[in-house]
Amino acid sequence: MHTENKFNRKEQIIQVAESLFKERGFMATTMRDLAKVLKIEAASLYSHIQSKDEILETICFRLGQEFNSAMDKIKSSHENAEDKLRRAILNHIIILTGDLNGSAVFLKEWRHLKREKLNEFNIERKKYENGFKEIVKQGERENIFSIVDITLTVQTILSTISWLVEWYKPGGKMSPGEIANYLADFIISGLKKNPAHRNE
Amino acid sequence: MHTENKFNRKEQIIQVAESLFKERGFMATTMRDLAKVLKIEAASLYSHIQSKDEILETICFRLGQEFNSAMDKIKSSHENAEDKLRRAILNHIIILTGDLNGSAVFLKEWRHLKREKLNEFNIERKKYENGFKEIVKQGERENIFSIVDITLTVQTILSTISWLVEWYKPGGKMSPGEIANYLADFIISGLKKNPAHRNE
DNA sequence: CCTACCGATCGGTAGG
DNA sequence: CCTACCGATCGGTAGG
Repeated sequence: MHTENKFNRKEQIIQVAESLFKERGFMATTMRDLAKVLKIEAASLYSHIQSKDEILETICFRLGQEFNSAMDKIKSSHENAEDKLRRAILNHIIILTGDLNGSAVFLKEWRHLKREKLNEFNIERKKYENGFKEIVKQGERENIFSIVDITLTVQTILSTISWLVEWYKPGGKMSPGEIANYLADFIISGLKKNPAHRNE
Repeated sequence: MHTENKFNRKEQIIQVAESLFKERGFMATTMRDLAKVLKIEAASLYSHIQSKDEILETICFRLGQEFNSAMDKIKSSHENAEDKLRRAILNHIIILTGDLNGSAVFLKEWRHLKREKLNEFNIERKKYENGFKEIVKQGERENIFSIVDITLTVQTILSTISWLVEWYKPGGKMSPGEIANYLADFIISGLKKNPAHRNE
């Protein structure tokens, strides 16, 4: 109980930072902005965190791990490509809608990481993207997906499922699960071999 | 010929700004960064431009007009929804790949516009989005598209065709036209009524 | 287009 | 967690 205050305070700072970094961007958010929301002085923030950069790193790597650990479970499964892709999309949407602010920072503000951390982060990103790449390749081997260009395909999938972070508001007509299903249908219909076009 | 220098200089500044704003973001780019690339002093920039904000405004509204004037032509045509959508996607990809830096600023940095300009800009953005919305609605009336949620659908289309600005590099295997065709097929297959699922 | 400069604000520290 | 403060850097101006 007695260490809880300090722990919560750091977490609180990160939560507020996620929100402001999403809203205005990392560079446009000052430590004084953060402090104002938390109703303390800017200097007091440094009792709980080391630097502005540290906050960004915490957010980016935390979300990176969330996305990647969900992908790891899919990798080790033995489903077919369509089921894997469906599950990967669902995981992505659930994590994203479950932490909209953090996800927005993960997706948009990572480029402001300092060089060393940026390199580390890019490895995590690539790892996640490769998860999708492997699923798509598996679908090609299983002869259920028709792929023209693997990079274009994977990047298109990622755009489709990521950029709702820009406009999604909780409490709408569709639940995250429903959105995920819609997007999975949308994407899979675009990847499948189309008998009408290919006559087979 | 004698006014050309000044004209070109301003345009040069905007070009460099587009490139740096894309690479680092508007807030992380300083006037001294711009000046360095142009091999002049920061103060000298102000002989050609009024402010940093003015540069951002010029870029955002220029691209906004490009996107919207292409959409206007489609609006006034009498094609069916599928042809219109295909053409809208092609226009979008052509403009985007034709000015990658400007498009990136248009898509990612507009939120740093000052309030009044931001309001103006959001009207242009909404107008462009509504262009896609009307096409999708037309497709519903023509009974060729099956739409669950119009906002989700339109935003998904826009994500799919916009975020290649993040990774597209000219000179790759696929030409902009080929990419546009691929994405149009991808999107339209996701919107079409699927006889396999709906039995009609 | 440059030199010289300015007021404001930034991330962060010292010391309590 | 606060007061007091600092060096650096920002967008921008004056005057040539």
